[in-house]
Amino acid sequence: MKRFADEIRAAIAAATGIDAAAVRLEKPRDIAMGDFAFPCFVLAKELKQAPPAIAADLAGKLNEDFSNIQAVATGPYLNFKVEVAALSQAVVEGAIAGGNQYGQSDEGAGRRVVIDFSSPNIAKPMHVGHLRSTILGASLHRMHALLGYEPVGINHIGDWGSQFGKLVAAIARWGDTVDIDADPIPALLKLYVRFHDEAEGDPTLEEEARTAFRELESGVEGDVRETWRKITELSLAEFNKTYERLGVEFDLVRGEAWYEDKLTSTLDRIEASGVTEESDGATIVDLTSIRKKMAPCLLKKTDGTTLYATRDMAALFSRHDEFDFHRLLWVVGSDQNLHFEQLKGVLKRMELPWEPACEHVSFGMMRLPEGKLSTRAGKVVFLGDVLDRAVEEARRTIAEKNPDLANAELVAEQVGVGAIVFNDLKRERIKDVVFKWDEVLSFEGETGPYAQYTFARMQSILRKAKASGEEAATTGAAPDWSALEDARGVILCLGRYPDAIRTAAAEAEPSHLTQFILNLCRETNSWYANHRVLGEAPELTAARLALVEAASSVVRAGLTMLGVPAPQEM
RNA sequence: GCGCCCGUAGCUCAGCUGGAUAGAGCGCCUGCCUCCGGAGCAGGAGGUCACAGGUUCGAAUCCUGUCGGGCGCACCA
Repeated sequence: MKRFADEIRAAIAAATGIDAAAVRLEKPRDIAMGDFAFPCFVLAKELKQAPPAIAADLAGKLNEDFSNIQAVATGPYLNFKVEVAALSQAVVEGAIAGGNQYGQSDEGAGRRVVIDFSSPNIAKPMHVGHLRSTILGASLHRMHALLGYEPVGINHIGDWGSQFGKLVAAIARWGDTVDIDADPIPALLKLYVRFHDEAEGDPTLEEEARTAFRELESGVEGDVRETWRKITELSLAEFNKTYERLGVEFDLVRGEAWYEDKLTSTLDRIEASGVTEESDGATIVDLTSIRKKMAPCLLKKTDGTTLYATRDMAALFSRHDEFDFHRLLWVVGSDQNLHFEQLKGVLKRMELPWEPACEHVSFGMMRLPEGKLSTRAGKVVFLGDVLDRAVEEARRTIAEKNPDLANAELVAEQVGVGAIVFNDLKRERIKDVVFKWDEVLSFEGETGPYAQYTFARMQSILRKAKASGEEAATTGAAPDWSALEDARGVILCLGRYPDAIRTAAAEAEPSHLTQFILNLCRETNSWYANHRVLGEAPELTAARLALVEAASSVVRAGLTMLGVPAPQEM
């Protein structure tokens, strides 16, 4: 596919004298018009000619040199159509050969991309709001790997802060009223909520919490540190169960606590660059030179202790020093837009050249129809419950539509979890989401199960072909590539997959890929509703089988990038 | 109050970074299984791209303002 585009670009460049890399080819409005379009407006000024005249002129010139591409001028546009056999064979064979690695490239060779994602807080259950960061980050990790980058996925666990003092104090008081070992997270949450309820009427509680956190901060080994460590381990074990269901892995799990002993050197580093100043007794970095009215970055409190921003600066320097990244992606919600703008602002003021490499991959907030999520107030939907209910729904659908399915339980898990993941990666990440059960549990239309179903049906055809010995290799018939004109839409779509991956990774926007998959599924479903694959003339069946193999392979490859499983049957 | 983001069909969203007649899904209406899986396919109704200006050959897309919604705004994380 790319090679045809390159040939067209080169030809236009040669005929007009403009740079081949600057020739932007578009997708024609209607597939009947062609495979690529070149709007001639851009040349009008330079050539002092009307766009339609340029198009007509160029069409004549270019057609003299093309062998299997035809250029047609339609008004101000120059449309190109590749001869069907050449196009089909190149795209279909390329897609099949690529397999799950289709679209891979070496653009990222020798370049490291650090991706900070998921980052749950210890001792609290993961809720639907944690889903977005987790699966956005995981899919960006996979896509960058495909493009040849060396991704480093980091789970920056929230395991530090005064709330752990509260938790330790609560455990000391009421630890024996709950069974922490049996089901740790709900038990810890209960204690945490109780602390807040009772602290209002009991000031000694707050004091106990402060004392506990001071001890924790001091670094001494003792009961407090022991309790904190236990909470962390139990929580991580719980999180890992969820990560496993979602197919998410990290290269490094490193909590905020890890940066505790690097705070002084971090402050020294920033102060040494001369960008800090005193303000009301606190140490800040003024950022009004970065953007008018931007709030300053607060690095040290009046009492000399550090803050969230200080810890994140420490983490940031550590990422840079340790990984020497080409790109750093913070996959964190849009409620922290200012925070990350401030971190970047500090880097800018320090005049560090790698500042532009740091990107806040911001995403919209998850809300409930009745308002903001709040774990403490009980206004929350837990992630585990969402996955469970989706799997339950999948189980029910399977029982109804395919009761004899082998591995029904495994497939139900794949379909249910896949539906949740796909749904969340469907829209542009910046958009806020209102959580609605009937929406996430829907398996029809633009959903994960729709894509999985498309894949399963194509696999079914391939299985039948194998069983009846009609596979191309078995019969020895050479595919008649010229017979795939009626599948041009599918083929063009397949050819655009590498671009979809590249764009999705470059913009840190997996929804581009999700939308691509939906498009491809629509095209293929529409095509094979009207065309038979098996039982046609051998050359025709061979070509259509190859197409089905390519299409199913690309659907699977795309779903794999998103972290959505593709079962053979469902 | 100030800052950042969002506003496209009844609802949920695409729209290739300024190009041709603005597209899907859900819901509603109508067709399609003696034929490779109906979690599907085909068709219909449904639009002042929030509103008003501007930029230019051309604007849903860029700029300004207004309205509506979300988030944030120093010693929490």
